[in-house]
Amino acid sequence: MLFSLDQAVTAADKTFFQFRKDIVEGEIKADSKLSETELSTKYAVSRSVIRESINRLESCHLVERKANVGARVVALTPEGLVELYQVRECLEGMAARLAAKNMTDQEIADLNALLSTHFQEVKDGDSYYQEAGDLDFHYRIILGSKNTHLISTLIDGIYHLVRMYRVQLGMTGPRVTTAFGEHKHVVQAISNRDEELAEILMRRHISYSKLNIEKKLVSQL
Amino acid sequence: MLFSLDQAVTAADKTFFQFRKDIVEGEIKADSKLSETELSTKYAVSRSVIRESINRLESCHLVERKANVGARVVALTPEGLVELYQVRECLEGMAARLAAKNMTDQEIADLNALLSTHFQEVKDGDSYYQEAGDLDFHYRIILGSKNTHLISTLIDGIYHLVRMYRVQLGMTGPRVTTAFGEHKHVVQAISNRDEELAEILMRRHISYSKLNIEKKLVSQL
DNA sequence: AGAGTCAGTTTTGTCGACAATCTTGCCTAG
DNA sequence: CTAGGCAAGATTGTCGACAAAACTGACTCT
Repeated sequence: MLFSLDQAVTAADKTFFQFRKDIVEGEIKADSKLSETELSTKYAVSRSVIRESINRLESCHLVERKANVGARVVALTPEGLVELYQVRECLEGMAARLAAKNMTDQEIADLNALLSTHFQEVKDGDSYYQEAGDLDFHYRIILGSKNTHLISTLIDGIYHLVRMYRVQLGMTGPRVTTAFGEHKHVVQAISNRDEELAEILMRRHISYSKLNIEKKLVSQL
Repeated sequence: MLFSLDQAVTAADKTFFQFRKDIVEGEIKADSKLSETELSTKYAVSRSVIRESINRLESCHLVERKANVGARVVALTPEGLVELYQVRECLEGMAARLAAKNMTDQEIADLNALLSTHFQEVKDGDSYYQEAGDLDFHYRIILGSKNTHLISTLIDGIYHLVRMYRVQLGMTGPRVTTAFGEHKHVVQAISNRDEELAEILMRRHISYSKLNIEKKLVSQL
């Protein structure tokens, strides 16, 4: 859905993308109710388009809908985070293993180049790394798995929710440097075509990441 | 979406369920184009309802849609099957592990009872087991994981596609007895709360199952 | 003859109106 | 005073019409 580039973009698509962004980044608050008419004026489209967007967001697990009652944005809870990261650890671990097997040499070279760029940014204290860099790293490995089901489940289904937790809890701090080291080791394993190690390291990386977010989340409640 | 029971059922829901059934069971052929107007007369609802159904089916990976062009039912291919089962093995393996941890004693007792029923059916040569029984077994373990993300990904997202491959390739034969034995061992591991073994046995069971379907599929091409 | 173009047809995308359902707050009965 | 029900208002569900885009096939020009 998202990772195919060559197709037309309808108004519904644009609304959906903006809508999703607004939810992920907290412009529309977590756990708030979504009024179709209200949203249709906000985004200047008809209710049909809004309804379609809400349906798509439901598929992403970003909103929950009840028939004849309405939809609301999901709430961010410790339980939800744990469940999400359990699935993520499993799937991205598999992605790393498949990437070690299926990425082309060129793609691996690009991945290493990306890592060098990030290294420079970390050294320069450019915190931009945290968001875009981390995302890009995971994206490339997910795509490198070459498994379309896996790709779609992660990118269309799980990733935006992960980002929602991260953005809304304001992830920053010393984790950046640690995470970079973990990325480096994963890429090394992939470069060596060591499938098993790539999976283990990726799972560990995500597990650490979970602990970090969990700490923030619990401290906020 | 599917596993919550207490909510109203709209016309769109009913259409979606029937529509999905028709695709999974081959009433609507794999890889065929879907005309919205045609379907709206077939199911006696407006195009809006059909469009919503198609969107939901796209989320299930049962149809693919291109903007301004239309939707078509997915094709059944060996590559698609392999990709699907890779993900399934990973996720259901995790489900078995979580089920060994999270199912209540009562739920485990029910699962054992279910197995006894199946044993009787297998012994009586009742081939009904193949579909409903196998499905029920996997459903209970998935639900037993108590992880809502995992449950929704598997049941709303993957399971119907698995069933589509199975139904349309006409799974029958001696595999039934073997599969029953595998089920028994998985349940034993869950009963013993042996998380690691439960995962391993479930993964192996699914892997065998894949080989069996793959054989059929390749022989048909 | 083949490639490109253009108009007609068909199909999808978007919209606003109407119908069905739920929610809210008042009123009445016990 | 509380519980239940009823009516008014608001929200969601469904529909058919219109707009926009893609496909089809005939026609022209090289």
